[in-house]
Amino acid sequence: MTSAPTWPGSFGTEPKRKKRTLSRELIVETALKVVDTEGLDALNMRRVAQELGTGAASLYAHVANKDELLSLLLDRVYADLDRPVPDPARWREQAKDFLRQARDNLVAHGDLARAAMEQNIPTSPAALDSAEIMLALLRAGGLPEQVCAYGVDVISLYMVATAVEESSRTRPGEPRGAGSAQPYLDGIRGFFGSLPAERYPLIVAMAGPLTRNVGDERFEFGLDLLLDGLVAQAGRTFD
Amino acid sequence: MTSAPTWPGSFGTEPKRKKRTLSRELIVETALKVVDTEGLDALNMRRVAQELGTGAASLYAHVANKDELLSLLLDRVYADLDRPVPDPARWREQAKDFLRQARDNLVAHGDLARAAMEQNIPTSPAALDSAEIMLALLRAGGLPEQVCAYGVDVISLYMVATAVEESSRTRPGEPRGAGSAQPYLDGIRGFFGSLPAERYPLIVAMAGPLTRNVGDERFEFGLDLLLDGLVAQAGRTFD
DNA sequence: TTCTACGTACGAACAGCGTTCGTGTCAAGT
DNA sequence: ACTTGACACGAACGCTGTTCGTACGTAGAA
Repeated sequence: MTSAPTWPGSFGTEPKRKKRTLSRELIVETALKVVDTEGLDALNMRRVAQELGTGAASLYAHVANKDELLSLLLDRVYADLDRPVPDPARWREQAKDFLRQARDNLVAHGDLARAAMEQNIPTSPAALDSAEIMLALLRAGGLPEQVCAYGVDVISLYMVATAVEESSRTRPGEPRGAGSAQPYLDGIRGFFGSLPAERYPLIVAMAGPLTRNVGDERFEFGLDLLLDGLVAQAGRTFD
Repeated sequence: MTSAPTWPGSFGTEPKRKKRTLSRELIVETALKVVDTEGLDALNMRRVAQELGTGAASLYAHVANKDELLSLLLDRVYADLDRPVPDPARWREQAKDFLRQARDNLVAHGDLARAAMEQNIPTSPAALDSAEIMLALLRAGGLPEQVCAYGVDVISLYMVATAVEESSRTRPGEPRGAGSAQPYLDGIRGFFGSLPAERYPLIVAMAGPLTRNVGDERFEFGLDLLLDGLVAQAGRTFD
């Protein structure tokens, strides 16, 4: 076996210009690109480093570890949100708009939402901004302090979970337009429909409604459910 | 350096009796014990095998892979739930009781709930049983079909997420009694309180209510919120 | 009874991961 | 010109899930 001829040096037109401009922002931006195009599972330190034409060890000068990198990614996504000025007359629509926007921003970056799920309490600046504005909107609705405090948790959780569910329906590479999740949902409907009806009568009978996916109807349903439920708790007393 | 004398054979009283009785159930039971005592992160194939006095490769004759093992663990936990006979007069309390029970069973096994979070749609027999009974309870409440279908998703998600939050408050080894999560919550309250008030006025001012943890009040609040919200959607129409 | 076949057991190894170590290298300060 | 210090980075460590090849032990066939 003869090995092909190689030349370890440069031929002059090499694009291997040493990028001495490695920075936190550049790393975050590159990592986000990897998540967008290949999904969260494909995101690892070596992959990001390779995209930057360097080694994995180089990243650790700017980022403590992978967890911090994920936090930075999420913070960047949350930072892109437009935060409204709370208006007591329109607080419900403002809250729904904000949550829609937050979900869309998450879903726009592959299955990054899965990482958001792990961070149950907000600690990054932009995540705290989001919690702050949600609190402000609920308070603008005249809800009691404790109801707002409990409520913001439930609502944020629902938003993130919906984003996870949404993003899990399409493979990282594929387009994410309207109806792109249909094959996935059809598969689940088929599964539900094929179950033994004597043990799961309702699941089998309701396979259609259970897998219904008409635009954002499902998400909107949840938002209304949560906000109505929240208003219903307004009279609740806490010792 | 001299090595200590060893004898590769058996001295007769060895407890090394070859457990040729390796089985799926035994593996699941052992894995559950590992999760209970050391947490989900400590659960790996080698650890389970070691507990059984064998090698990791031996497990793959009974379990396809780690994902399947996790599914089996969850199914076992869901299988322990008592499912009520739906009574239209008491459906709300029945639903709340069932969800309380489900959450408690999850929390009783360390942070296993984190694994439940990944499985957004039920596929295992016992998980399907739970979905079936929840559907039955909501229908017993006279709610429209589509409201039940959407609602069971939101409610199940909340139950699991609450279990994750709850279990994340105590380390795997420590006891999980009342008030055991206090140091954790005190830490968060301190963090919220230390934030810049000019940027996060509401979070700082509401640090107390945001981290309030009086018994199951938080979970009960969410249950009532969801059920009230669901009832409020009863009149909703779907094209 | 003897031979054969097949499911089970399992040490060794592979590829991938996050992370650390030690060394190299460049640019600015003295 | 020399020193210094921050950044770059190949190599390696320990861990993971999983597969391979082989050995074993029992059950059925001859």
